[in-house]
Amino acid sequence: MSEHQEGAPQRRHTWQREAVRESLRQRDGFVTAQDLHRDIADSGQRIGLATVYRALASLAEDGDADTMLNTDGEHYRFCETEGHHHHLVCRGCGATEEIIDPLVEQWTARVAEEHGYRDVTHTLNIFGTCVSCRAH
Amino acid sequence: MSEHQEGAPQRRHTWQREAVRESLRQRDGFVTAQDLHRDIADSGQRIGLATVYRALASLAEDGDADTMLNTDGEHYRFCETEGHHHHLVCRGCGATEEIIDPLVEQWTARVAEEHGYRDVTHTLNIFGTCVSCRAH
DNA sequence: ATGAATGCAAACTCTTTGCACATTG
DNA sequence: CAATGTGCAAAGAGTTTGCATTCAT
Repeated sequence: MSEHQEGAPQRRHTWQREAVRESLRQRDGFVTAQDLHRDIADSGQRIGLATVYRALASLAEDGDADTMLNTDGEHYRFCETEGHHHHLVCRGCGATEEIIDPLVEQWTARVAEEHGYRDVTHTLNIFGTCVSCRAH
Repeated sequence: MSEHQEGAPQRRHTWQREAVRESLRQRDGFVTAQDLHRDIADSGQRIGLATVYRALASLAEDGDADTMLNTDGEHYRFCETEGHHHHLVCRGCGATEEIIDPLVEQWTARVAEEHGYRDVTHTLNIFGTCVSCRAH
């Protein structure tokens, strides 16, 4: 049941990790490590790019960030929701809605079972254009 | 309605393209350009890696191959089904079932609409362990 | 003090591209 | 023969890693 700390290594508290967590939180949608690195640099703090990568990886590992793989790299988003969920992402502004719905879960489980598959997981992302992006 | 040839450039017929198409067809699941390049080389034909990348890209563009983005690169699979569909992939052997089901389509459309999103698309992949892989 | 985190640069992996040459239609 | 495809090697892009140094505990 507990998906969080398995062998959860105790993270040390550094201003770098905090800066990454904060700048991630302040961004609405999915962003890359490089995006955040720029954000943090722009805010006047000097931080290594590798550190941002490492911080994001640990956030994701701890369940504090969602990830989405894209052609141009891994994208992260501050995690609002605990547990399994999906995203509805605006192609225009990148805004993101977290979707929780037992229907898909049941559906994927059923489909997999019908084919004799076990230990089923899935990835799902929905993309569209949000209301305000259509206003333009 | 026609998703195939938009401005479909007429492809020239070369043995390289044919080799890529064939080796892709002979593979059950999703494979990378490098995988195919090795397959083709192993079969005794000499072909440039870049050519394999280009051939796969055009196959996907023409709707003759499905693609799946993964941490270790883009994966391709020979396309059996026309039109929109999803995949149930075995984590063990890589075997793939093509899934067509209006339910998910309706579901994603509904979810997106409820949030005011338009021009909706989605990506979905299901992973599990198939029967024969569980036998071991 | 002690070991984990940082920063930097080098290394890596996957993919794309420029360009001379070969091939197709 | 005109134009597209190929091959190679170099360049790109994103991410990871080795290692000396800094810093949290």
